[in-house]
Amino acid sequence: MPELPEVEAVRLALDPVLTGARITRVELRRADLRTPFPARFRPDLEGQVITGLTRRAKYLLATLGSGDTLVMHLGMSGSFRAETAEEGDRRQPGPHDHVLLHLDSGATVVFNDPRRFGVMDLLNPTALAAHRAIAGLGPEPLSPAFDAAALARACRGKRVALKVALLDQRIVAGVGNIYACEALHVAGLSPVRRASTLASAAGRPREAAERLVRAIKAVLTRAIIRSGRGDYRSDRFRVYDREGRACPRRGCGGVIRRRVQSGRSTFYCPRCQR
DNA sequence: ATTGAGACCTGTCGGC
DNA sequence: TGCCGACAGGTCTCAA
Repeated sequence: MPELPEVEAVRLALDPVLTGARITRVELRRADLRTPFPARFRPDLEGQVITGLTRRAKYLLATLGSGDTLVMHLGMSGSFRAETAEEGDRRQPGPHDHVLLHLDSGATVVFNDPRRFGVMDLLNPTALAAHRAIAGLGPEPLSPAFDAAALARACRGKRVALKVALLDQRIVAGVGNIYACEALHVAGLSPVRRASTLASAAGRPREAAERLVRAIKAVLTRAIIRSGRGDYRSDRFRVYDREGRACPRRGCGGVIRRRVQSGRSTFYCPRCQR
């Protein structure tokens, strides 16, 4: 479930539980997720006060009194839940409850991840700054820094398909497979056109870049609002997972198609996305 | 330097 | 009912 909007919803839900709390005990119910937990993970986490919870792209970052940062990524199937002390006493950890953070408030925050593509790591400021994936992230799509000029610049000369470029976290950070499809449909742009077509030869943004930036911001903003409300109706998408259905654009009359681009499903309307 | 393919895991769903 | 393949919202690594 987790692209930027879902991760932001998780952050909003966890922030009141985590920020200001002290971690009294850490339970690791296995030795690794996508990567092994570092040896210092548990000892250096226990006793720390969480001073804030922020999000960068699809990463959740909990800052600690020690100066370290607890880096969390949900991968494909990760989720968090917060339990009160009473709930925690009653309930046995489930099969994929891998990490339990017990807090001095009595609450417990549980990380569950069946596929274990998620990540939890503890980094000092130097290691955080040097983190390959995080340091290389492109602009936050909802920030003013992400505009048509920035997108066109990042796509300049890129021969990859536009949809594939949107999934490249160095170009724009936090967009995933669903919202890449959705934004391209809103913008009326074909997922298979070359990313470079967003920029003129001089690298200036074309009108398509303006439309795409507006579409990305609109799609993500709406999704954050919906995620916050816990709105997961199956018809919440315009094209994603809707192969064979009618294109929702008024007057289009096209049919949604599915194709595979670099191993991921793309859903789009061949009629109104050019 | 880019780019595609495969790998990492488990669960679910549809078809036979 | 049961088995089997295809597929899933993400990244990483490796070879061309």
